[in-house]
Amino acid sequence: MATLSDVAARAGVSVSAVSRVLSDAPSARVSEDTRRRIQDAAQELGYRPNFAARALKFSRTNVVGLIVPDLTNAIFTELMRGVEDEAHRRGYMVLLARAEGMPEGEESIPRLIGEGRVDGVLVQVGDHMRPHDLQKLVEGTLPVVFVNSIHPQRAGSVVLEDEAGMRLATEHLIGLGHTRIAFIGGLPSSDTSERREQGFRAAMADAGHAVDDDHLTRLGYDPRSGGAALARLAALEPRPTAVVVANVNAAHGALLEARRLGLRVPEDLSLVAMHDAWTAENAWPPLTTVRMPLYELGRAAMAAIFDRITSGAVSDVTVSEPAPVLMVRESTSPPPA
Amino acid sequence: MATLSDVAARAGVSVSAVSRVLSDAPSARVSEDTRRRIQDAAQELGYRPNFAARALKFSRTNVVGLIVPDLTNAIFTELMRGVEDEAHRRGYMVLLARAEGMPEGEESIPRLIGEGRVDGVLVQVGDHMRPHDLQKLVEGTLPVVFVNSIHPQRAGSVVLEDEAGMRLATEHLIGLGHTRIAFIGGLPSSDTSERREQGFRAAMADAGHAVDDDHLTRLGYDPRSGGAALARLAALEPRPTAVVVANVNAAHGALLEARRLGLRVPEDLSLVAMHDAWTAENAWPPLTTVRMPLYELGRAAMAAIFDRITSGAVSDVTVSEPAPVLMVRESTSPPPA
DNA sequence: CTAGCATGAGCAAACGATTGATCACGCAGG
DNA sequence: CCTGCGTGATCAATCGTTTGCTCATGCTAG
Repeated sequence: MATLSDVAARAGVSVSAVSRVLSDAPSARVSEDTRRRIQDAAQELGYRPNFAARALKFSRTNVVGLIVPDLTNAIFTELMRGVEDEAHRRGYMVLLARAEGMPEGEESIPRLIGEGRVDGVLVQVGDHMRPHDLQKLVEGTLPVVFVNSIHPQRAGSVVLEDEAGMRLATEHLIGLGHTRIAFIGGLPSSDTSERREQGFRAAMADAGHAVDDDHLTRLGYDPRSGGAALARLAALEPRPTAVVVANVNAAHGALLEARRLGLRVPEDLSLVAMHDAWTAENAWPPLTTVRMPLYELGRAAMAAIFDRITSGAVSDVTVSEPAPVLMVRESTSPPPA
Repeated sequence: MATLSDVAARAGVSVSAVSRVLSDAPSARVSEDTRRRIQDAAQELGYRPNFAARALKFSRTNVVGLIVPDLTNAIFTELMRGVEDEAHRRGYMVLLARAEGMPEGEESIPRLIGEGRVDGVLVQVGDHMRPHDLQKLVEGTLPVVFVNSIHPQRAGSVVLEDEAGMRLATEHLIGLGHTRIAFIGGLPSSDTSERREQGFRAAMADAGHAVDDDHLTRLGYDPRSGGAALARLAALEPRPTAVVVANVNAAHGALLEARRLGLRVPEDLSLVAMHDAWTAENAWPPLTTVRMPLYELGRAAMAAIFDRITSGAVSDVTVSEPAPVLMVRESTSPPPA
């Protein structure tokens, strides 16, 4: 790789002259002739500034870390796309770190944040993220933005309109004539879970339908938990005729469990889920969902961490554009007679 | 962030002593007492070596780039997991770059490889990767390993047993009694496509079944192309009773198209696909697939690029462990009478 | 009594880029 | 003849680590 001094040698000038010309420094008092010789030399050598040297000089890497609980999560890919696009637009690159599946003694997060590899971190908190690592993140001096969860301390956050989304899902079922509607939520510790539950409750209250405590489960967003939640709900007497699932992954588990129990969807049980991953349309039956602006969430997150890095501004953003959209497919229908 | 000189000041010694002690240099002639003072100081300050400084000194970043065509591809996540795990084991981090969707004038790949950000690159060639960028990659001096495609020039590669996998899928259909079996392949330019087609042909030849040219399509691995391919096959007279799909994503598209055409799967048409993404079990009906060792492919790719970086060894590896496994679900059955 | 050596530690250059300070030179004004 | 100044370029320090070399000290052997 060509360095500044290679270019300088070829152009017959000093390193500093080259640096000033190539970075368009206003303090560059350079003759037209010299300027052209430098530019030609740089061109011919294919000069590109060394990343490490710049990072060392400026204490700035133009890289942000993205910490996600689980790569196989379908909603993550949309988020990631948004982050990537916005990062690219701002001259940043994304260093991916997975929080899941790391052996206990491992230290991938300290390595990420402690060695000056990144200028900031985007964190999507998963159910299984170690509080220890989280603590380290928030305590440190590194800019952090939480995606889809609000952290009490001094970190910024970017969230979706969870409540509005769940309200939309619930109103769809109510509109179909359901009254005994159950809810499959995330773990109580997750704060999206709380907001989503509130959306559900609000819609039910507006319609004048009671919400039985038995009808609320809070087992988690993953397929396995969704299955367990559905099993619990299916055992109730009388059985709910519809279920609002707070996450599409959990909905897949619920669907599987329903099939196992011999419940037909949607004839015996309607199912509507939050987040429109592409897996939803390939489900059996295709899932009715509420599409949330995950791509825009990713972009907003990257924009927020950028602001945080460059100006220190801490902000809590709610991404409301585009608004949640109901994607009606085949997992919902009017209740059985 | 604490630096070496912070630690040195606190321990009352020189920077070099600290460096030698903390990096366990054999040339460190240091008294027991000094050693302990240094270690304590480092501990208390939470010292971590600065990434940029090391990278500058060694011309080594311990980061590899991973270039993928499309993040939303379900099989990519398994691959990525493998890459990540192996990278982590070897003290590497992964910088993700998406090749898809970049505006024409953009230069994310040159930025990745030209500025010394990464020690090597893993490339999964997609159908829409710009040959221009590819060329740059191969021409450069940076270690490159191609994943799932063999490049004629001096780059290494890591591939799966595509032929064996397709053979397994085809034999499953043959075992069920099918004889008019069609094939939905990738673009002719992709070299996995060729290997997979050969596996299909070999299995058909072994069983003594003819392969009509009409029964071979090569439209691509994505859902849309899979749908188009199925539409073409469904119009044939007599219609094939089963289809081997060279990629699970294409199979989803084919499934959708079959439904649209009023063909029942598997009653009217059996479908078996390569790659067991988790989307397969959530399809309608759940797809019979051949599970390939994608996670291990990712690990092997990372191992190969590591060897390439550290020893310069160029190797072409075929990942055959674990062997392809047939996952029988509900998209295949004996042919209609 | 001094040369020789082992021990423990610091000095300084290097990696590549940036940038404030400095220098050489030609020329005009006093 | 000397001072002052504008122009065009270079010098040198800096970021944090690493590492070959040097240095000071104390001890032993001749």
